[in-house]
Amino acid sequence: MFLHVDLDAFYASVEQLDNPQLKGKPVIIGALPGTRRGVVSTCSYEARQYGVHSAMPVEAAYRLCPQGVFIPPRMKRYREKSREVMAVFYDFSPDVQQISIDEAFIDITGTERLFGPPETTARTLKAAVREHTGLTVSAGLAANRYVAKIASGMSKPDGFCHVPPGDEAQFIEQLPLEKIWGLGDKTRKKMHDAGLYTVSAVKNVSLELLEHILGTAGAMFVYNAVRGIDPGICTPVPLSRSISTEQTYEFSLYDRYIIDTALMELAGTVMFRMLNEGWHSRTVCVKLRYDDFTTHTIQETVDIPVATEQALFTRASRLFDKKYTGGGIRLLGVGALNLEPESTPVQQELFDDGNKKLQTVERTVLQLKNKHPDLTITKARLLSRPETDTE
DNA sequence: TCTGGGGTCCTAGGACCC
DNA sequence: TCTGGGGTCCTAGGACCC
Repeated sequence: MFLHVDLDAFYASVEQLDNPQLKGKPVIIGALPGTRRGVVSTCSYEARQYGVHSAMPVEAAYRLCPQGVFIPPRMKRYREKSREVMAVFYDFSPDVQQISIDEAFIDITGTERLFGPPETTARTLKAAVREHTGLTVSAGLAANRYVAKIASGMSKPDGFCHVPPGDEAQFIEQLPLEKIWGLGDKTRKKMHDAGLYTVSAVKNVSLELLEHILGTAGAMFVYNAVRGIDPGICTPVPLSRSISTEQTYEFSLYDRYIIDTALMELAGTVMFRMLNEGWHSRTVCVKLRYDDFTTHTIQETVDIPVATEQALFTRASRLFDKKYTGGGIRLLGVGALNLEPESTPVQQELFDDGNKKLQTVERTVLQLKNKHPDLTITKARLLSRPETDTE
């Protein structure tokens, strides 16, 4: 049996917990009103009553709910709180699979002797989370992860939904297509275009026809999902890893020097994480989004992993040049793909052209940053930009 | 409502090799 | 000569999720 547990309006709830005056008020986490190009990250249930929701531009949220309390995210605090919650989960099972900052799957198979029947375990766990962290969760209980995941979303907030073994198909059948996890706007539109509007309609269609509409992988996914069979969306071990960062600018970028400065900053962020987490990468990626929202990416794989911030920046800048066709840029991103553990043996450069020295400098700075988190060490060129705390 | 940021996975095509 | 099939790696874009 699997539990899927999901924290209710997580960021907003943490703010209300840390500042009890916010309890019962519409709390909106995201960019502050007046910020161009900012969106809502999470909002409290009080704010949802005004029609505010995640991913909505903050300006729209402000129009709907001007009395709302707008708060920029404090990711460090949320991560801390997330760890507390996960620790409670581990009290119930060694098999906890965290899938985002605010949700996890917990395999509670064979824990009856300790905690009683699964339903009782679920309720005990909900109470334990509340007692130890002050937060409420919604839980879904089912014989597979996929159904548990959908079940947890059924009775938010502070909800619990149990789908007994054998009832999976029946449970899924009565849901609107919007509730099918993994089936987004674009795919739903394709289904509609094919005349399919309900789960049972989709079930009546052959796998071959689905393949025609969605392609092989998509068809297989939907075919299983609508039958309550786990389509295997949550692979326990991810096949690849990447680290990336991106930034939407309030005012679009045109100037080449400013663009390079921005790329340098992004490269710094990515390299900092890569070194800290002990990864290597041979593939660098640059993302650019123009004013008209068209988005392009360009990536390049090399034989020798990128070892320094400087090298990452140089590659990023070159890739940018290759792709850029002129015009205003609202977003820039830099990423490292196909990450491998640092210990993976790699082809070494035959001659040291100053890289070693640079690497030493950068690693020293990294150690300083880690030792003194409050200390800001940065390139002079990046000085004018304020520090931000975003995910 | 002019649309964030960090991720993963899939697809289709191309290069290259045997 | 106008051409097979399998396999791997890489690339760009797109869909989706929280």
